[in-house]
Amino acid sequence: MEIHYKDKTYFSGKDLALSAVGGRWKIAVIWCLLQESPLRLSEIQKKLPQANQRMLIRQLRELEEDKLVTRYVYPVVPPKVEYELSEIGRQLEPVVTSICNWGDEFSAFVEKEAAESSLE
Amino acid sequence: MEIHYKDKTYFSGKDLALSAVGGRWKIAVIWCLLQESPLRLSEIQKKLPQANQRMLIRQLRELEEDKLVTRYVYPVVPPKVEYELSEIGRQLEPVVTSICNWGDEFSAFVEKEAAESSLE
DNA sequence: AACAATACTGACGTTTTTGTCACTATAGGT
DNA sequence: ACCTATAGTGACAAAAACGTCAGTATTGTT
Repeated sequence: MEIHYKDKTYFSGKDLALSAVGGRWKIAVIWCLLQESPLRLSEIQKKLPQANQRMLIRQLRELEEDKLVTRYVYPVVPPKVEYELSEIGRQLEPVVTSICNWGDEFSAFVEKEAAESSLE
Repeated sequence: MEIHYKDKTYFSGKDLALSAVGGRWKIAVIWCLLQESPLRLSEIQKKLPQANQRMLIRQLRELEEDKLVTRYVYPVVPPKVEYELSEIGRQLEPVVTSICNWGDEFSAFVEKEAAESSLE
């Protein structure tokens, strides 16, 4: 079952999923929005200080284009824009959770390895 | 809790996880090895025909370096090398499964969108 | 002596992704 | 008239990722 999306061809849901979610800050942004929503850009920046603003905006634009995130613009000054996960975006919760859980396991594993190798 | 691994600093297990699993073919390779194991390079190639050999080897090397995959070399001619998920590698099963599940949802969503927009 | 099969490596170029910097728009407050 | 805050954009540079191609090693078979 071939999937055609944005001029590309994917051969499985998994491939498509990875293309939608595989940007440097996308999982992090989704993680933020799963914890608290809606969020303004400036709030996301505070939660992800290692990411620069330009990148966050790019990732948010792509998530919006893929309809994982909805963008609400309030016509006020100074500008106010809020971001929220869509229905399909919210369904990423098990993905994010399982990554976090595994990451903690792997982190412990890595630290154990480091401790062991320093003994040698 | 900062994690130091391979000259980089990670600020959460999630970040570390993404660095270990975030290559073009890594999830695909892990998916193959979850389905059937051990596998030879040539078998992985058959399962992932869109990936070129060089890339598969690179991804396998990185997975091996991170100890998610174990490599077994048999001293025969022609060469025989088998790849298998390690303990920590096998624990990625929930990650891969949730990505596949979400991907199928998202794929259906995308197709529905495409069908609707063609009506307009 | 050439060929086959498998699992590679090295060099290189291209493409994609990421990061940096300077710049814009807006309306109210001073 | 200028400053403020927020949420951007455009142009470009740098780095990382990816892909292609040709070549290596091994030993048994033809």
